[in-house]
Amino acid sequence: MVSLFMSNTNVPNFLDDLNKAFESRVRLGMMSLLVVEEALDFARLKDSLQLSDGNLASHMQALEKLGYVEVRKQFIGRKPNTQYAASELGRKAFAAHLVTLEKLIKQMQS
Amino acid sequence: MVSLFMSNTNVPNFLDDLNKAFESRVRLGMMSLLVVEEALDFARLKDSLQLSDGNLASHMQALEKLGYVEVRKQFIGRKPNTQYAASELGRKAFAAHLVTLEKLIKQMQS
DNA sequence: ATATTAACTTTGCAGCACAAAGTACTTTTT
DNA sequence: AAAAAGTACTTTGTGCTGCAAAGTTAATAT
Repeated sequence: MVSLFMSNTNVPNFLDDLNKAFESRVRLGMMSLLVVEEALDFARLKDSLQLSDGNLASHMQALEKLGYVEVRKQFIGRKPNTQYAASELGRKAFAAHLVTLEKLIKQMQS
Repeated sequence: MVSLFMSNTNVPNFLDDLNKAFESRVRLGMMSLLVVEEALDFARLKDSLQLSDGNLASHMQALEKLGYVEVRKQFIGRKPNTQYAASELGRKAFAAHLVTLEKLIKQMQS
């Protein structure tokens, strides 16, 4: 029989607050770059994160679908160029994720 | 053509230092509990982390195989009881993972 | 006309996560 | 003595994820 009123453990209940979108090393890296850099294009991200074209595209799509990233397509000179930027929602979600991680780390240290 | 001598970006090269073993929310939770609590049994972990028997067993096996967790089987009264504890290796690996996360967070804040 | 660049999409596969059911052994209940 | 329940798994099956490699589209340069 378990208590109905409180958890029987005082431990990491904020694990649930970690954002599944940022569990992937790749998407964590993408957001880390995007929240700092304001905007980055396909080639730069691919190079920075050492990703194949397809892998970059699909992970980025996941972030787009969540509304965490916005895409701008333009031409530079006459070449197509795709820019990715973190949305406000994305910045907030990512910040919240980092806060949760911080809590976890703090709890570990105490 | 890319430089042979240095990365063309000053960004999150320490993403590679994140430990794949702790990317899973479940294993992150397990280690968070085990480094604090010194030893926990099957039932307690299952309850704390809200896992099915099989899920707990298999994630724990993954940590065992890496040498991050040690298992002690005993009887309490006459009932079988399995205790899990973080090994020194596990503690160090987990600490290193948290340090890397901290670096990432710090870099985000600056 | 051919090759290159940019940014994908598609395909295919291997690995992972998870629930549910099955197993072996013991203890408790009836 | 028989049935039910507990402990700690293992097995099975299914669906999702991550990834590389190859194919695609459309423009541009040679």
